[in-house]
Amino acid sequence: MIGKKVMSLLQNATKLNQIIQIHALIIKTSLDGNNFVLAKLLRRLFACSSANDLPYARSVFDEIPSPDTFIWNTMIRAYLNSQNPQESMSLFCQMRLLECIPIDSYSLSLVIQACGRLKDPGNGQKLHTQVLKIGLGSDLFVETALIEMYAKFGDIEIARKILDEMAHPDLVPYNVLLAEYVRIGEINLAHDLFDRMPERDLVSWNTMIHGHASLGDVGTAKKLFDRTCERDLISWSSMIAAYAKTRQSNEALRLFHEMQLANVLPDKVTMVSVLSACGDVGALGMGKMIHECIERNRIEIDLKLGTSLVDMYAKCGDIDNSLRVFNGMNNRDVFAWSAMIMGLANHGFGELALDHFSKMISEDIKPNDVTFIGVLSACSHIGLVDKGWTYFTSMSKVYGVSPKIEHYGCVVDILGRAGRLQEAKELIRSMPFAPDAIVWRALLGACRIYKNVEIAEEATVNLLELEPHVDGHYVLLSNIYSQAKEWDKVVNVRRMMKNINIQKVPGSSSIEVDNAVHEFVAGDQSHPESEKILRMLSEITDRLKDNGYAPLTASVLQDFDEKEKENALAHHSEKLAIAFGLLSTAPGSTIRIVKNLRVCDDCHIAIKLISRTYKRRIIVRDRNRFHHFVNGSCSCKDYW
DNA sequence: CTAGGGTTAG
Repeated sequence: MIGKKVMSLLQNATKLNQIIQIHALIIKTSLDGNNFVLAKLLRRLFACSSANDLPYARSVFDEIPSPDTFIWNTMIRAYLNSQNPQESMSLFCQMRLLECIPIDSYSLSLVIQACGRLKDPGNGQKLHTQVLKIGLGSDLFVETALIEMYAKFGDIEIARKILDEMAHPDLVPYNVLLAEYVRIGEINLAHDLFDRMPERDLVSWNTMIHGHASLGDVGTAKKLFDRTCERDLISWSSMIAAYAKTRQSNEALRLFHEMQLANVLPDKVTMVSVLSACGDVGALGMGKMIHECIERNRIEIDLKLGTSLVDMYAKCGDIDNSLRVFNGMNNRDVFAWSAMIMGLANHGFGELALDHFSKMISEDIKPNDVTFIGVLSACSHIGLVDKGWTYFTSMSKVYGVSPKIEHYGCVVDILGRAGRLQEAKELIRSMPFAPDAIVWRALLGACRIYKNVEIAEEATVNLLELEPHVDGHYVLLSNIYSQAKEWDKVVNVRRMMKNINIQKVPGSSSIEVDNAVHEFVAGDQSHPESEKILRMLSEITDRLKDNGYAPLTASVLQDFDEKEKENALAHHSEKLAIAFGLLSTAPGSTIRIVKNLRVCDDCHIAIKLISRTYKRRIIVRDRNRFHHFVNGSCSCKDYW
């Protein structure tokens, strides 16, 4: 009787702690000798728990006096499902040594899968032979596992042959092969198989959606998504991930909204993509809502979710919460550390970023190429030239990470920003990569800081050869000329731009107020409160002028008279956004702005003064870093 | 048994 009651309790258990209680009951009532009950317990345990609870499951397993084949298989499968094929394999070997436990076809299918994932063709082929010898060659599970295994070995033709020769394949082996084609990027083979499958289920459709998306073909993915009549959580997540990965972040957020309207509940995988979209557009309010939702639903913050929270907060300008999430994570891998280091570097907290790097090394996490981009950026943003060099040379020597052009780019930037333009130029010439536009642009940027017209011209020639139509390059060069008061050359640059018809990307800044994003472009009058904003702006300008502000009209490229230049500067998008922010947020609260381009010199000066005059912390994310304006100065120490 | 997720130079 008590056995029946326990079984029904197990049936209805959905939470780990319920299972733990039932386990205690099983022990108390001496049901722990009953393999049938224990198998049920384990199965429910895996159904309601995550990989983190695996050690508990294992302890239950270890205490079962004489587990049968079914229980062994359940445990082996649990490790396989939590990406630990090594442990599956080792359990299988233990099971085989206990000769009293019969190994069935399911056990074999599991260990075959494990071989595939461990890329162990030696054992894999032995198992295949053994399976054929004992007449299990046409078992559905075994064949399906063999398909996956050979595909993972790279022998996808063998996998295909097994599928083609199967007597009664169900959908699963088709879906497995489909997913393997997608994994290796063979979308055409996947499509052929998809078209000639006897039938298709949601798994097949979702695999195809992901397959196209993973090759960057979001359009085809969306077409398939629209044709899928019964969309589930995974269809939505795949599509949202596709938009997030291609940085069509607003579209990703729109689709997430649509998903909620369709009453499909998101899970942590969906959240990761949504958070990455939030980080991209700087939607802190939305990102916070997602974080609250995660906490409210007690969704486990695993490595990937944790990393995406760290990254989202950092990219949205909230480095405090970024650190808080990072410190709260119970383990951190190279992705998490790199995201944190990069976030700190971008906020100008270079020393803290480097402290984190040391801590990461002391915790035996191996850095990768991305980590070093963070480390070198940290050095660059705070002007640590020698340290930067040391890190750069240690990359390959100490950590075995070979530098890519990105790393050379960082070092060019480090040298350039420190005024060592000649060395930066020589490094570009001597590096083992063909210089790209980014390194020339870094050099050009350094020339602006150090007013070096000669090297600027050299950099520009190379830069325009690679990217002749980027307006920013001309603007930068023109600014360098106007600083040097070479007005003829300024006129010349302007003429060049006109001649080859350069399209100027309009500067735009956005600010989130009450979870709504307000976007402004330069000279924008389209905001419903535009009149108020412009009035505020002229009040701000007047107050700043009283405090010694003089508009830097020399940096205006257009052929305007002085008054018009001043006007153009005054209506830069970040100033509009800040004026709106001052009007519509509580006094003393932080104003966060996200800008698509770099802040101009004039705005940088003006914002510093605004932060003092209006007693506001203003955090601006520009194209490549954050500026924290507090009481008249900026965290970048004017070093940008 | 099969499908979806994280860090990247200026």
